[in-house]
Amino acid sequence: MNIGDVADLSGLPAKTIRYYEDIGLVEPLRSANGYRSFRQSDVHKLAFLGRARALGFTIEDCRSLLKLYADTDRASAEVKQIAEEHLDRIDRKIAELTEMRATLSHLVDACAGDHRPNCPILADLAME
Amino acid sequence: MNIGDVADLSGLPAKTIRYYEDIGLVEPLRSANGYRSFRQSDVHKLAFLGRARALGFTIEDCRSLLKLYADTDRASAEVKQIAEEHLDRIDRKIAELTEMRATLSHLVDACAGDHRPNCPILADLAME
DNA sequence: ATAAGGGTTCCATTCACTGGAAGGTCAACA
DNA sequence: TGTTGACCTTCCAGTGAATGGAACCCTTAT
Repeated sequence: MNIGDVADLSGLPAKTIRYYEDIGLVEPLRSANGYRSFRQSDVHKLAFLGRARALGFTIEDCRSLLKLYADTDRASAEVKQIAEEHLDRIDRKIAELTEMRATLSHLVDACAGDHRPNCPILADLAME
Repeated sequence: MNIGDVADLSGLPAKTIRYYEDIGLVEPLRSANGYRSFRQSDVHKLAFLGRARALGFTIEDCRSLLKLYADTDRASAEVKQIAEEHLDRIDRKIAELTEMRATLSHLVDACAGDHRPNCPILADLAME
């Protein structure tokens, strides 16, 4: 299969698939004409990557997850640890954003948003 | 004032302050020895930037906010619009993360996390 | 004289792509 | 057979917002 078909099947842009080969996440074969030739297993791997990335795992997480997936002797504890660390990252990020949101929405509510220059948002940023 | 003092006062790393000068957010004077010489107004501006960045505004937002702050004829509506757009970005990001979190936490709960290879997390990623 | 602790510039790296240029390959159609 | 258009290839540069490091200059104290 050529890269365009794989892009359609996996939902990943061709550019991204080439990038994933670059950094060693997939190793498609090559046809005589130099085109990448993807096996069914490559397509499967790329779909796996797409879903892992959609869950926010980093590329390095994905690399580890793929390795664990390929290792039938893995301990599920290893997978779970990666996922739990990622869950923590997400929770911290949500907490950070939620705090920003609270402050910001408070300021937005306080701002008249009309033609006059007086503005509590700027006042807060300037610590006036 | 030298950059180190300003870094201490504003809470921004010296590297970041140099970067902000690079991209035209501040324009400190220079002493005879070539050192940056920060006025009170520069320090104030940098503190403003630090707070705006802490609220998650982009650098370009910060540039606009600084311009509005300097313009005593501004309409508060302009400030409010920037803040509201940012609030939307934050809300979208929180929604995205919350959805990731839900899926991921579901998978983590389903995973035994022991020495056995069976793993619902990998199974889900592989769409098995 | 020299050492410590400032400061300076410039270049490379981060993360995960994405855009674009320049060019090779292939299938279909006139 | 020629050519068009849709593929494919590689390589280089840019994104955002810094951060790390090298190599070097300035100031002050010992």
